[in-house]
Amino acid sequence: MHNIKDIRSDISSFKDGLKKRFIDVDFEKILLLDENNRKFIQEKENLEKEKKEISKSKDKSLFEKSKEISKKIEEISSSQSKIKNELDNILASLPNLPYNDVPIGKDENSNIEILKSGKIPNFTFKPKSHYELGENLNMLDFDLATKTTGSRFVFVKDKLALLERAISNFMLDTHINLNGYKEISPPLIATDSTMFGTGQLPKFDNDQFELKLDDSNDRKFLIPTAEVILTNMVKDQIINKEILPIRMVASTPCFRKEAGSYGKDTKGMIRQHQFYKVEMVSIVEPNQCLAELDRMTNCATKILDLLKLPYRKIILCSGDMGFSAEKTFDIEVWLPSENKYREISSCSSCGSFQARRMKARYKNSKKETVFVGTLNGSGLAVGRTIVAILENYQQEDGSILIPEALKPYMNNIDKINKI
RNA sequence: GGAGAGAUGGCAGAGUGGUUGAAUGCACCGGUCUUGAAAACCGGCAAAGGGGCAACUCUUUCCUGAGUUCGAAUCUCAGUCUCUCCGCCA
Repeated sequence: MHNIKDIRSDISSFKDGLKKRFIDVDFEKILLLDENNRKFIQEKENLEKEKKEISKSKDKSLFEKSKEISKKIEEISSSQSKIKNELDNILASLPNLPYNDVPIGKDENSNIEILKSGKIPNFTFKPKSHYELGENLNMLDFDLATKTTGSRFVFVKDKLALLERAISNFMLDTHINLNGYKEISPPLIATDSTMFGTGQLPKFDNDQFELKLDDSNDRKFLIPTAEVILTNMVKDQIINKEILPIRMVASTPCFRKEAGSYGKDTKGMIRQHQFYKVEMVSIVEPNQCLAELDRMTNCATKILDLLKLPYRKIILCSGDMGFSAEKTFDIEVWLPSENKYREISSCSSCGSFQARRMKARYKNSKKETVFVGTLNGSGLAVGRTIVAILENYQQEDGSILIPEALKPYMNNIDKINKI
């Protein structure tokens, strides 16, 4: 969420920034609402002051007048809050501004590759897709999931279930022991205000699984990513500078409706309603955001290095970035069956954008209370890592070699064979 | 699910209708003292929003939302959350 004061004082950079995202914003309207809002506030405050003085004086002859003032205040207040609401609604739906080194472009075609790493495997046979491999092993069952649950779910069985667990533990251990993240096992359900904090609401209501509850005024949602719940751990707080940076990691299931992606990746486990993801979140001083983004991205690629999976790193262009991000690196892993790279991690700096929504602040060295910076990144998506391992480590007979780094987590087996 | 207690500033904790934005303690910051530090002493220290070039000033805020009153942290109602006891169950 942007600060209306900042918009007021530097409207051109907001115009430019949002233009880069190809979003049409009625700034005239924003300024008008802001102006009226402030006008009403002033009127209201004058009356409040008058009223306060009467009540202090305890002069009974003025009590009637005070009642009248109260009525007026009420009228002005309701006009003011209407306008404030309208203004807030507009502001809440504006995405973050792209950082100045983010390439300009409308969609993924303008993303820029930054580096390539790892060796693309050379198969002497036609590599199979992960779902063919998994089904042939009898360890992935999509049809069964459709029967019990619906489309875009899967049963993972036997050694592949073990692989899923192994990947998750391996990634967690690496981030905890090597990369300095603290492990968290968070709730998988978040309230609407939590979802607002990280930017899922109000705009992306449709992408979320909402729980149906008959009591409680809060709306509750299954988390679409651990980012939501981890980042909100600092919500409504003024935290100590000394505890920054905070680095947290969690492995959680994620739930997404994937509305609007009908027909996309309908086969296999690339795009599921439920998947495991290891998520990193950093809370930092805002001027550290970009350095932390590089650090976090390196933590993610480290996993792929250790798993010896070929990947590339790209920077997302302005139009392809998520709502809250000011700068995003995607990491894409090589998938032999598709003969291309597919996203396996996305690391974003959100600057103070989420912090403002969450009211997450700290005292800086000048003793000012300012908003923190927040970052999040996958490290990595577990489901897609299974896909990548199946496809890159497949053998001609349909068996799967286990990457060296995972063996300790897989009871030291070398290979997954059909049973 | 039944019964009770509670929610106040970074933390702890007073305050039950009238200059209370809120005692006190801790933490934190500045100063005196000291070779330096500690201790002691003195002073400062909430947030959000509005106005002002600024010094500064005004308004709001004691879980949330309604209500009573000229006036609410304090009274009433509803809600949320926390704690204790009992019951039930992973």
